[in-house]
Amino acid sequence: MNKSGERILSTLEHVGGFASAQEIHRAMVRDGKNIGLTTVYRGLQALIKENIVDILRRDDGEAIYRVCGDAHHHHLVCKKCGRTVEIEGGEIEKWALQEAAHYGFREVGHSAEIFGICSNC
Amino acid sequence: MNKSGERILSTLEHVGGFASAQEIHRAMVRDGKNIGLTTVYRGLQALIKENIVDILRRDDGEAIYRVCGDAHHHHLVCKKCGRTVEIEGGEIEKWALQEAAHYGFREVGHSAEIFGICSNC
DNA sequence: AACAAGAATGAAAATGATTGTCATTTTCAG
DNA sequence: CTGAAAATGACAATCATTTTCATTCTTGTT
Repeated sequence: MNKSGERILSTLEHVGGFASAQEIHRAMVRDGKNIGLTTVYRGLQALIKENIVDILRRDDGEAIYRVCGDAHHHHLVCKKCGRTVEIEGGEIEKWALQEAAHYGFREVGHSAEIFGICSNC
Repeated sequence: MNKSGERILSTLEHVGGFASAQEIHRAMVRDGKNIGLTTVYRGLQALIKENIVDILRRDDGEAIYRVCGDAHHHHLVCKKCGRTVEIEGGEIEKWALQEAAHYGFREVGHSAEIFGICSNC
């Protein structure tokens, strides 16, 4: 990871775990770090490729980014406040492989998320 | 529901259950119905308000609309050619409800897709 | 039929997030 | 130091979606 990547990651960690690219950029400029919006977007793409951050979508379609661990996992996301819980896939992994094999698909991956309204909202 | 609402809904039902606004519009124009993109967007908003259709998000953030009460199912998508197979969720439904309940989430929904490369590719 | 009020329509402009371009700057190995 | 490669950021382009606004349909009333 390069310097701007580190600064983006550090900012992301300090703003409560998730934020949009624009919010991250605003926070960085506010805090005196000088960086362009383009670089923030590129840095985030790189961090995603390295599996250091995760991308999700707000209800309005805006992308939000959050730091995540390495292990493959899924998310339980609150539609109101954005609170996110990492959960295990469990049977999903098996289900994906079985269905894919059944239809002759190779190089299988999957995505699964659960949405709802959390107890605080 | 007004006339354009009915035509939008009918188109949505005929394209496999879900599609983006732009895709719905393209399909309608292709089929000779003449309608403006604006009206498609407005019609979809109205259908959402009436709880007749549901809005979800693609990975790229584009909104996709689905008829509610449509049998809920998932997709197996080829990363190369885009071929899509509709599959049953099976245990996924249970998994989503259980996990959500465990963390106190209400009004639960979920999305799950499997990606791979199909036998033709 | 004639009329008006209001809803529906759609072309075009506006918006806003994201991505592409490209000239400039930084980094770094030799 | 020096040149190649990577990183940067201002700016323009793209694309889905929303807003605006002038025009066209409905529909009820006389």
